[in-house]
Amino acid sequence: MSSVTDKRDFTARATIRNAALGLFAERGHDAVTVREIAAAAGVSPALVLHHFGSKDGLRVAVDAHAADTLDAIFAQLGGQELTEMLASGETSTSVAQAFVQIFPPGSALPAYLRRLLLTNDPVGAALFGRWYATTRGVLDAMVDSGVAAPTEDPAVRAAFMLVSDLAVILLREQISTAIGDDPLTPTGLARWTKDVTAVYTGGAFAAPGKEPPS
Amino acid sequence: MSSVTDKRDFTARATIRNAALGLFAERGHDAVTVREIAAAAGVSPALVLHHFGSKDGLRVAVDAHAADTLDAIFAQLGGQELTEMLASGETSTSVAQAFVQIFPPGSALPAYLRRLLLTNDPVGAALFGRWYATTRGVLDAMVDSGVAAPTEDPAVRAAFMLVSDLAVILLREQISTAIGDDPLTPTGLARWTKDVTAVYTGGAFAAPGKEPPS
DNA sequence: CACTTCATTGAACACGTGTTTAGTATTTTG
DNA sequence: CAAAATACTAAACACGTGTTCAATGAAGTG
Repeated sequence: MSSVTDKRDFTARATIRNAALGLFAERGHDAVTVREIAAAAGVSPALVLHHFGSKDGLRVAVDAHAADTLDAIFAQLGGQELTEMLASGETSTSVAQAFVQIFPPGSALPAYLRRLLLTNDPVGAALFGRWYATTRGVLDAMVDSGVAAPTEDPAVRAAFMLVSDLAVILLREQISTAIGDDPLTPTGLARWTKDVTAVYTGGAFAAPGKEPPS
Repeated sequence: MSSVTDKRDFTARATIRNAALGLFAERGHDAVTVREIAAAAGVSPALVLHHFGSKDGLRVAVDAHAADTLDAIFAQLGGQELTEMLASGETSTSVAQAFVQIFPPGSALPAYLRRLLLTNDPVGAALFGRWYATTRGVLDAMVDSGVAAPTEDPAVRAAFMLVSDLAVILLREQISTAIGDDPLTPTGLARWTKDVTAVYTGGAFAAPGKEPPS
């Protein structure tokens, strides 16, 4: 259908865009020069500007491409698999899980998502807005079908769930060193999901009235 | 203004450091020029280099100062109030709550913390490491005293709790627009804590084969 | 073929950057 | 007070940056 994840695009334009995606994700937009992007793509610096107008134009193109790809991933959670999830009672659908299943291990998209959300640029805000709406809808449906417990403040609950999920991607490196496993690998995610699911289903604190720790 | 957040330091050095902290937090290190920092501090650009040697030296100084201030805040959660928390069962201890209680509304430190954690900065990594160790210790103590339920994988549980807490700061703006309240204000945090506490104590999803809690 | 369009490049330009330098006020100190 | 050290500044420098420009080759088009 959509060639969002299509890696078979070998045009110079796509090569430059992918090179920029990797460098931007790794070091940030400002720390990467046009000459570096051109070298990584194997072209001349002038060609980068020829295809994208300016460095900021390239940034916009990379943003759009990344947002499309990321949206395509998230759509699998909110749309297609929602009915299956509700039917089977499987509640372990997460953005992190989609990342692990779909992306190759060395993909730069998790890091780029981090940059999108770190900088307050409108692309990241729009991305989050769409994902939040989807999360909210899924949770409402789960409450209606009795899979999830109702809550007085569904807006907060949906935001909390989405945010806790995204944090796995945002703090991937820190989590890796803390627990000794990369949560964006199958083994690491399995460890992570197991315990998090336990909290989501049964809570973590025994006696009611106690509060969450640091 | 606590001891670490002492604003009574009116030396040019501190003024420059604070100006740099605000600008770095808002726009990132690379996007801020020495001339802008000097203008914000009301001094000449050369004085910035005179006091800190280089722009990177200034960055190191700002990092150290921010890390000290943030550590002082976190220390209040893990150290001093741990016994009180276990004894009284009261306190809702979270990093976000400490921020709201201690910092003035316009403080740049939340945004700077976000930059520290999301840019693979070694200072941010060290900060996270210390906070993780503290969180782990608190949770272990809570399990020992029966306040928290035991878990097979305490490393993951501690990481999940810390990360979910930090996510409030990392995604502050996105959460604000999603739920219509800034979670780093007293009112917004109250909403947030109420629902999150419900999840932590009773869970949010029905376990397979069980009925959702009411 | 002639002609246009597009992809691509090396070289240069204009500008902003961090930094240096030399010098002046201001404070400290013996 | 004299001298040394420090706080501070204006101006300039060296360099890397994004960008432009003219030119060359390739590919389609009538």
